[in-house]
Amino acid sequence: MPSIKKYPVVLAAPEASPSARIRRGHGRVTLQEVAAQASVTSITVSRYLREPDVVAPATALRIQAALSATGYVPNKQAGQLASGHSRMVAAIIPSISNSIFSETVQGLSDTLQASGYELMLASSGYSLEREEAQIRAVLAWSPSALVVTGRHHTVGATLMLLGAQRGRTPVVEIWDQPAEGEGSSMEAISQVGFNHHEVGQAMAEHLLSRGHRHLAYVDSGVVEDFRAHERGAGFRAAARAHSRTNRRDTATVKLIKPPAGDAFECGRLALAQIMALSGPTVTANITAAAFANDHLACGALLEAQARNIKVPDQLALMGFGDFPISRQLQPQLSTISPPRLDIGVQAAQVLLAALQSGSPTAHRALEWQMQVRASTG
Amino acid sequence: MPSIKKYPVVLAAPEASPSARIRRGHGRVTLQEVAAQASVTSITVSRYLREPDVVAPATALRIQAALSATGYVPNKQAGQLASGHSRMVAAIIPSISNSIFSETVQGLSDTLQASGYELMLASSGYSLEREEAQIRAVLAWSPSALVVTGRHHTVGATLMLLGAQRGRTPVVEIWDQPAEGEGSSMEAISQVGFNHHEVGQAMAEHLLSRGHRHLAYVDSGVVEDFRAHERGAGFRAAARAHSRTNRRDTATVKLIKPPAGDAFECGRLALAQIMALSGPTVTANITAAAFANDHLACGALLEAQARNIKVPDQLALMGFGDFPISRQLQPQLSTISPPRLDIGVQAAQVLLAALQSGSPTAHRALEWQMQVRASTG
DNA sequence: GCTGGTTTTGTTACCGCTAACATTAGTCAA
DNA sequence: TTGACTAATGTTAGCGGTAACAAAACCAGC
Repeated sequence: MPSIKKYPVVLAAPEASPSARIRRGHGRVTLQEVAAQASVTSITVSRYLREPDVVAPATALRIQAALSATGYVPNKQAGQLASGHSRMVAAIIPSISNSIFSETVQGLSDTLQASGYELMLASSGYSLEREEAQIRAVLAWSPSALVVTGRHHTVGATLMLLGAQRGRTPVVEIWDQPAEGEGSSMEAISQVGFNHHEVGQAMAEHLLSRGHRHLAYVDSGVVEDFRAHERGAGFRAAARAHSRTNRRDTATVKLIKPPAGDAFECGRLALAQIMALSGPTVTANITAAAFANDHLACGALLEAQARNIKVPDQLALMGFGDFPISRQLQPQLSTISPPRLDIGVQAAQVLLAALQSGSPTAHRALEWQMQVRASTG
Repeated sequence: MPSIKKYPVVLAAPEASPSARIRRGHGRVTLQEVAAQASVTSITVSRYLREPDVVAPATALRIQAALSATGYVPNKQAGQLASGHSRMVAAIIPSISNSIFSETVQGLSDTLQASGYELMLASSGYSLEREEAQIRAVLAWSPSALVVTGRHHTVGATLMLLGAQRGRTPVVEIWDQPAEGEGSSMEAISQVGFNHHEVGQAMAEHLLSRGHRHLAYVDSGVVEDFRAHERGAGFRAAARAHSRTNRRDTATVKLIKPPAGDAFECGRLALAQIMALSGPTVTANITAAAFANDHLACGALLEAQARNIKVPDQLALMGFGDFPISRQLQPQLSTISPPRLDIGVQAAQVLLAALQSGSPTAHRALEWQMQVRASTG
């Protein structure tokens, strides 16, 4: 229960500033005070701050002087209340510490900042329930725009997003893009990302093209990491498609679900599991594995080294994310390079465009690249 | 698992709420409207939202119904304007994408969120100039409290921070703590972090204790990464102290400044540079190196492997940060484990304490640990 | 000097909510 | 029944800005 203690109605303390008249209100310098010092009214100062050119040069000088003399700091809340514009964007991401998103947030933040927008950040911990709560919370701040991660939300969250959009608050979903045809008639929410199903397919196809027929997909340990699951689905789909097309050339996919925890360690475990599946008693040894992210894959790669398993000869490995470490290990890890930073930058651009020119919802399918390196031969 | 199916985007709707009068203002449901529907006045609804217990149970029920019927979303700006409390904390960090800070931000965000505070985030890109601008910008939002990184700021920034503090906006500097005695008479700003000079000393002492006398410190490639520089200073200081104490047992430190760029690559370059400094013509070969962060150190470690340099026998290496990768490589990297997450959590706690009970400035010196692993013998 | 148009500045009325005080209804002992 | 006290709700007056309109001040050309 929130402690809502009764305020002692003291307020005490003259607190006086040098130009010490007693200040009502909450103690900050107001436009009025600046205006008085510049011998104008507050609206003129307000105008000067927003459109310096419309005030007469002489007045501008006096205002400038008054501003710095008083150390005026604008009150955005009051401004937004009066004008209806907050110049603040709220973003909700699954995890701040996950390096895959932090770069996106950096892109968002930098791009928005350059246009004078502040960023309010919340993380949902990969929980859709929490995401809904966060959306509700940040909407109370009347953000100029809203960024959410992925296209999967609770019903309540979806309603809020659509409601926001209708209320002229642009919304963009990042890091995702619907599967072919799924988009349906009217996708009302902008998207900046890519199709993870396709990525999964591409990963499988790459491994198949290298001659592997018995594959594993090591999923993310995070339960609600929908995008990782979707890559897995694409991966399996591609294998099935291969089996269907080439009659007596069957491809199999073993799905491995690591526990939650340190990704490198999970990757090591996954490798152990894969190796346990192989062996003399097994008819079809797994010869290639794809991972939900590079950290898992690197863990597996390192474990393979430790076990003296030759990569890629005995086992080919590939990751997702193209983290810096992946090109440092021996052999270098094949991986998918997603536009981590660019997703943030472009999401910001989509929002800014919508805010400035009311452009409609945008669907930017960003490019990702497959980095074929030594770990897949 | 919550239902997250693709919603048929119908909803369309004539926009009008059932009680469809034309709405003035900025188009959101106001307390007044909720109040009307519950046959009370707005203040009663306002009270219900803040202190549910003071309204009569019967009234509470009507209000509840009206709230959900109208889909009321509070307007925090109006609330803060009237009450003076924003329930929002602003944080300014050097880099969002740097994994060392992202975990801190996660801790901040989670802890604050749990107490109903939102987080406004800005990144300064390791520039004090930009930091000052960011502080100015976020202050316009009247945050309840302010988090900045480090104890070094521009003069203007310092003035603003002290001003904020005087104005009952708690401020905390994270990730830093002044050197012994430097604290001076009146440290007016809370701090949650640790002393980087001491860390540097500890690193040098560890290497010295292992018998190394010719050391290198590989600094951060980032110009204004003061904390890394400070660790370097501590490192040199410890070596000098050793030389001074033990007369004819001189320890030397070579300072290496890598370029900006991918940390692993910089680490590789640094290793190359260290090896170039050694050799038959050189009297004193460097036998141990400390790095400003684990990524640099890992880069060097991998490069050493590639060059067939034995770690730690030919060259001992140690990092800072204790990133997950560091314990995965062979040999495992000795490093300093800083309380990345805890800095965020405790900073939030300090601020919350200050907000709730007006507790004075706090200086929490957090524990860090040295992880002695195979890379230093 | 006057007219009409353009700059420049001011007046007014809120934005949506809450602190402080005011009022009314309700309870209970005498 | 009544007065005194408590519980519940209402009234008022802003918080610090800005949109929209209104009024000066200025300027050229006749």
